[in-house]
Amino acid sequence: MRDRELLLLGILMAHSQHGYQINEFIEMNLSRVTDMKKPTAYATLDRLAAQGFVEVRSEQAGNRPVRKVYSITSQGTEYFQSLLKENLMSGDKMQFSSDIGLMFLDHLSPDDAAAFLEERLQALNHDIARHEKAPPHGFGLGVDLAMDHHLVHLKLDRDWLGQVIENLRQRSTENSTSSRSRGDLANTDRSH
Amino acid sequence: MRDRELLLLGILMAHSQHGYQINEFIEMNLSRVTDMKKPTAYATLDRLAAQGFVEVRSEQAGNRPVRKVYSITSQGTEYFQSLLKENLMSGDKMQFSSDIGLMFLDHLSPDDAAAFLEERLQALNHDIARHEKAPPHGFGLGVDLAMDHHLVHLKLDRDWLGQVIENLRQRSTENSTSSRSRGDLANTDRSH
DNA sequence: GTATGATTAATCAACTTTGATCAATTTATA
DNA sequence: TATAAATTGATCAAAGTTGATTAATCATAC
Repeated sequence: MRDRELLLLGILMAHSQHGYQINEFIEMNLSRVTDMKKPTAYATLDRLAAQGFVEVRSEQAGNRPVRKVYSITSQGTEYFQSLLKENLMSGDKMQFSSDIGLMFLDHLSPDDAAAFLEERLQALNHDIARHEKAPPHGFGLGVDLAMDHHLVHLKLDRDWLGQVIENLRQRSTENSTSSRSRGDLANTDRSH
Repeated sequence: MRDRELLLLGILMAHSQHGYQINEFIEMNLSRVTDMKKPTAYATLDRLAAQGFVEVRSEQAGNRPVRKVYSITSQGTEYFQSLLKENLMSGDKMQFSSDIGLMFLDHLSPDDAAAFLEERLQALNHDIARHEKAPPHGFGLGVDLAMDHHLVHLKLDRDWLGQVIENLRQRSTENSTSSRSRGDLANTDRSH
């Protein structure tokens, strides 16, 4: 919620825009950073307007539906600065929804687990490829930084997943030859 | 929402429990994995009950408020398996709320930016220390895996942040001596 | 013995988020 | 040119989420 506000104010810091424009921009360029949907953006912008952080004026081009053009106010700029500071100072909550699945890995055979994770690894590799192929955005330096941040985490996940799958596979063959040597799955001692 | 269900069903796979117990467990042990709050858990459990995936029976110990004891049904077990598969196959959305802040780094002086991020790095280091000091949970292997997954990402973030701060600091002194040599902040070429 | 605070247990009202939809307009297609 | 399809622009009802609260019990100390 706080982050939604930061994102929208940050976008408006560049220049005033109408709702459709903003949402377009988010969908096209910022899907890696946020999953905010249109109605949420409108709702958040309205809230920001009610608090005096953005101004709205209705505009009509031709006889298309009225567009709402949002501009950041000077109080909004201050608020933006404070949100930005807060965001930079306190890090992510760092929650991976995939950790929920991992927690229950014991309910699966190592074979099945490995197969499912292999699928995910494939998808991850595609995502990394897309990411690396994409040209630098051209919006400031910060955006490039954020993209790099995202990318290094994707790559870590790829490597980590690879190791886990390897271990699962080993575990599976060990199990079938029934030679029980302690091949601990966790604590792969990737001592960083 | 899907993940909430997976989490709750997974917990019930171990054994039947009442609501308070479940929420207690989540707060105490799973804060790294989820931020689901009590009312959401109750709501989700009710939804699962309505769909026949869990059974609820009211229990009264002494004359304390009635407790609702939840058990997973056989259909629930099937559903759990499908959710687990889905979770393992399709990875995270991988969104870092901190990326939103990073995107707007250009609105700050390199000095301020570095100072704010330094603060965050500090917090990160504390978190990593806490994480490493904590004894292995003792719940199955999967839980340890999830914890390790979390940890490696924290460490990556620490290292990455360190580099960014270093670059910002360099940028700042470069700027004050006004010798403009291209010290690109992004693309630090951490070629993995 | 009784005021004080912690624990057990769950719910509600308020807020946030989104899938679905609407309605006009422009572009493509037959 | 008539018609389907895509785009522009935004809203609403429904669903998900949570801070605050209720209410009883147990522990503690005064």
